[in-house]
Amino acid sequence: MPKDVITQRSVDYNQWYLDIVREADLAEVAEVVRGCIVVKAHGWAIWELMQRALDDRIKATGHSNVQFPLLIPKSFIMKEAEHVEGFAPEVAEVTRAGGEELAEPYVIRPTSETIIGYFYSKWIRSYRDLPLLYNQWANVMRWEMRTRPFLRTAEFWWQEGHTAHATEAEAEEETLRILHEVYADFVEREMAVPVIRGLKTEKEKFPGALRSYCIEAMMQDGRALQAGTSHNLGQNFARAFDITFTDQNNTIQYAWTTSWGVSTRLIGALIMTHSDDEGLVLPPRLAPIQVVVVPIYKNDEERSTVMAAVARMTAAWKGRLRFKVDDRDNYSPGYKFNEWELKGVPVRIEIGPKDVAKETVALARRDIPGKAGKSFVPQAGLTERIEALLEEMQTTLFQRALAFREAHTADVTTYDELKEQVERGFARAFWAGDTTDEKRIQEETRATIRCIPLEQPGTVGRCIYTGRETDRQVIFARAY
RNA sequence: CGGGGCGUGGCUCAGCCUGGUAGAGCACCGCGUUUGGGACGCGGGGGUCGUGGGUUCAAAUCCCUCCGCCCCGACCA
Repeated sequence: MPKDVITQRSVDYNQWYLDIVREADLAEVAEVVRGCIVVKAHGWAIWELMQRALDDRIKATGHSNVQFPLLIPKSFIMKEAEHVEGFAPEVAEVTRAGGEELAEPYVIRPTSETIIGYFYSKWIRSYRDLPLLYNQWANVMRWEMRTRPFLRTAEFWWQEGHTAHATEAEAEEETLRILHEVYADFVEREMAVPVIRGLKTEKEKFPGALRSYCIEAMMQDGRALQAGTSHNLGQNFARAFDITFTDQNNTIQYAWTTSWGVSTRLIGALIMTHSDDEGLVLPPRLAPIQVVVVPIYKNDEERSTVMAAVARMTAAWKGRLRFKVDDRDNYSPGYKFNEWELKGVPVRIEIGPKDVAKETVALARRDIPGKAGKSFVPQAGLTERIEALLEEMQTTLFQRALAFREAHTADVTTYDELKEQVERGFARAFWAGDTTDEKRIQEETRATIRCIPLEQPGTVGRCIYTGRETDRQVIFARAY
């Protein structure tokens, strides 16, 4: 039995999450910098794989990467009314530099719409300059009151896309393209996390946006996690930063802008969707190590026999699988099994003298923990077998998460049912209320409207709160 | 930011109530035996007790400040 290093999910879900982050060596709270974390090697390796898959999609949809300054003049943040209200309380300021008080303080970017808006106004003159399709990979800082590794940290890493368009329709098209082709596609195919695509309500939208779209995922405790957002900013930021262009009719127009982002919070989503009481579980596509080999031997003679077999076996893997041979002498095989399970390596190959003699290996799959997921298979055809298994695991993890979400989602028709359902998962309900109603529900149930799903039933029902007839359904849930 | 809990070797914690100069297990280092689900024996190193101040002959222990962490709220990617 593994040592008791991870709190069981059923005992304390939040403690379980923190235990996974620690034991899988993903990150550590940076106790000398409030609310910040150190992303450790294994955690960052996962993020790099995420970045690559996202960046490919961002480029494939026509965007280029750029890099803007970390610091933003404080006055910039103050220019868009809703934006100020939304972000002013949580920005960190730089007031001194070079040993002197600054004439105007800078803020450390909480997001970059404002400074990017300033430059876009310089760069855009004509409709021929549009669309402008840029993205940046950056760290940002928001002085959050309560932090949790990956889910909410003062400093976090993300990508933020910022585009400008000639028409409202083009901006809307861009906002939705990102939602579907970049975010939902990435999260479902690479992370194996099913999402609900939807529109945010007025209460929940991005400060300064016309409309915010999002993808929402369900964690294993039934709570919702916003996994990505894509905003149609309308002409709000264009007006604040004077982003104008001359159109075909020689008329000056404000541009239509968008912004969209996903962050290292996705690592938290990954953990809370797939992992179990034995440790981290990673979808094969995002596993820094997909296969680990644990050689087993009792003496030097056995060692050389086994290691020779390992070398023959892994020669075929180069360029096909991300693998590691754990040949450390100072740990027992049992120790290694547990360590790689904690770190979420999808496939483990064990090979000892008996296997060499029989031309077999022991193969263990992480999505089925313990002995149940272990089998003895021939060395012949092993590479293909592993590749097929990784594909299968990727699908299994997605299907499992989808089944979980479906089992924890229910249509509710009364307010009492809603209260009960948000304790265990998503509540789907007809909705015709306003922001005031929404706030009241949040106070009473701690649940919020996560989104208005893009996919609607096309039927009519009575609003869960106001009783008015409506054709609009929403998802209520408690959120991270 | 409001309410609650807590900071003692790397980690988990005991000691604090009732002041008298710091311990355990795990981890680490050395040697030997081990190795198919977290091995064992012997020996060894490591802590100005979160920070700053106060009370006292004497503070891990009592009082105050600040910092940080965890839980529950409000806010949020």
